[in-house]
Amino acid sequence: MNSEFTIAVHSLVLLAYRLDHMATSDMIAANVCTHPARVRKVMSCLKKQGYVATKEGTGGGYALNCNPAEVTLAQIYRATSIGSLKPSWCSGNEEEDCMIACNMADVMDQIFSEAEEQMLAFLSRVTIHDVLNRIREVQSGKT
Amino acid sequence: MNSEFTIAVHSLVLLAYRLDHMATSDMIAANVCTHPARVRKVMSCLKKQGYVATKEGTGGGYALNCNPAEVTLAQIYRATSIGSLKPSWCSGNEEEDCMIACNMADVMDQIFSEAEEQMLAFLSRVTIHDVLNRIREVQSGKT
DNA sequence: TCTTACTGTTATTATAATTATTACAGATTA
DNA sequence: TAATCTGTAATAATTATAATAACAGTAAGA
Repeated sequence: MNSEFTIAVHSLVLLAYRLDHMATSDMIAANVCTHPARVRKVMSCLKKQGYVATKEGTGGGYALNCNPAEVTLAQIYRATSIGSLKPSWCSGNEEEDCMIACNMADVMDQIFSEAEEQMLAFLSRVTIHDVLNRIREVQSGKT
Repeated sequence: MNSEFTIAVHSLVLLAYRLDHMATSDMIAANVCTHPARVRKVMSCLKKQGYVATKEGTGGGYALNCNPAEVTLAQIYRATSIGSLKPSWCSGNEEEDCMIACNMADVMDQIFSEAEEQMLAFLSRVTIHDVLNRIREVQSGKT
C-alpha cells in the first residue's frame, strides 16, 4: 500500500477542520510532513474527482468542494490507491507445465481484489467527518 | 503488503495438491519462482503454527500437517503478514501543536487496523482447498 | 563413519518501490 | 511586471523487498 491515500485523507480532514476550508500546498505539506509537490500531485487527483477546487496564482490554493459528512474513505481510496493491496511480486510462472505454478498468480489476483472490495465495504462506512471526530476523541483522551 | 502471505498460500496449496503432500524447499521454490532460502523462512513460520511438519536430512522436507479444507487464508495471513496493510510512512507529527497533525497517524492506524480485520473476515471464508479449486477452475477455463 | 541431502538462520548484496527534491511552464493577483 | 500559487515531469535519495551466499545442525544411507 502506498501512502497517497493517507495524504489525501489527511488533506481533506485538514480542509474540513479549517474555518475557511482552504489551504495552499505548502500549508498542507507542513501539516502532513511531506513535500509540497507531493501534496499537489495527490490534490490534483482529488480535484479531478471534484472533492476539492483549486485556484492558481496569488491567494490561490485548495478549497474543500464536498460535504465531509458525505464523502467516504472508500471514495478516496478508489480515487488514489485502487489495486494497491496486491503486492507487485507475483508467485509462479505462466510458462510452467504445473497447474499450480501457472495459475497461482491469477488466483491470488482474484483473492486480493475481492479482499480489497471487503476493505472498501468498511471504508464506505467512514466519512471524512468521522475521521475528524476520531481525531477529536483521541485528542480529548490525552487528559 | 509483502509477499510472504502469497508464498505461504502457494506452498500450502502445492503441498495439498501433491499426492504425497510433501516437498523440499528447492521443489517449492522452483514452483513459486523464488529462492529456496526464502521458502524456508516462510515455511519455518508455518511450522511454528503447526500447519506443516518438517524433517531435516536426506529424504526430508516439508509435509502438510493440517486439513486444507479447514485452514483458512485468514489464519495464514495472521501467521505471516498481520499489520502489513498499513503503509510504513506516517502522516503528521506528534510534536506539532495542530490537533490534526499530531493525531492523524494514530487515527489512520486505527482505520488501517479495522480495515485489515474486515479483510480478514473475508479471508476467513476462503480455505486452502478453495484456492486449489479456484486454480482448477481457471485451468479448465483455458479451453 | 563419511558423504550427501536436507532444514534453520543470519548476513550481505542487488533490485525495485517509494518518497523527496528540483525545475519550470502556466495562471492569477496586485 | 513581480510575486504567489498550481500542475507536472524529471531526477535524486532513501527505504523496503527480494535474492543470494554461507554455514551450522540434523538425518539417512552407503
